[in-house]
Amino acid sequence: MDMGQEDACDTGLALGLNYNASGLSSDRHGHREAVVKLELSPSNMVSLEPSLTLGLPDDVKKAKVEARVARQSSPHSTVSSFSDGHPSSTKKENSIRSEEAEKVSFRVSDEEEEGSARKKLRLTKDQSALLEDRFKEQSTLNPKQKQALAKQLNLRPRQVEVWFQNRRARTKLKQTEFDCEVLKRCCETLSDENRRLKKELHELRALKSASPLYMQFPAAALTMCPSCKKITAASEGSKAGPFVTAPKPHLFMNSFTHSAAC
DNA sequence: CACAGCGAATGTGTTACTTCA
DNA sequence: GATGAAGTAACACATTCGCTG
Repeated sequence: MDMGQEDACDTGLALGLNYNASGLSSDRHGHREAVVKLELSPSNMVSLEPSLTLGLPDDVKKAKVEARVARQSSPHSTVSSFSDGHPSSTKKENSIRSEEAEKVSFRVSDEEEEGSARKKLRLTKDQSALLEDRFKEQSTLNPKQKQALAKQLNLRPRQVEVWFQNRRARTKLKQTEFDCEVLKRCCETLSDENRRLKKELHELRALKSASPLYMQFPAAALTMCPSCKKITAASEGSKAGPFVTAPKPHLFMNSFTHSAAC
């Protein structure tokens, strides 16, 4: 089960678009996060929850900090320097690690090593399950945790690291797709609302031109009941009763019920 | 057998931090 | 002590490619 999606479902999405200046935010390590929030009035969003945020959850950030701290505390420890087919590592180192990995990994292809041939490891169900469990707990690992988990799984730390990286990427992708759907629905809702308001405006203009009496009240003095769409003179409402001039019955029917404005 | 999708692995770019001259 | 270059580690992101249904 995808954690990001779970979060979104559990906490509810606050609809609100809050895009910072650059569209990106950085954590203390300079890693960028897209932050997208969309804010809508509650009346628009009956079925949609408000607050969409694309970004790392706090526990991830915490884990990142911990990992950084751990590395800082021992920048050249055996753990951190162990790592793992890193891009900055030399190819020689990588090939050595690959050879070591061949011994460690319990599922090694039987085919002839072609030098550049990439071995394809398929994680077992147990391995995947354990990795998933750990990912649910925290989506990033510090070097010690990575090392321990790799040992537990009989994998190379690099493989654990890669798995977590790919897992984070998949989570983010799913979350992005989910957010996209929410935003689409949000857009549709707003479009509907916009159409409705335009229509209402059109009707009110028609009403205004058709009925001079309507002009007796300044616009600010008129309020409309949101439920029955009836327009009243708000300040005088209780005394003078509803102000009704309506060639459009659907707008002004039932003038003594519903909201306080009526 | 071809093919699409999945996912493990790799490559690249960026940032933070440390070391050293 | 301040400073800048070099090295290292971690990450996100894009991509490759082997495997599987």
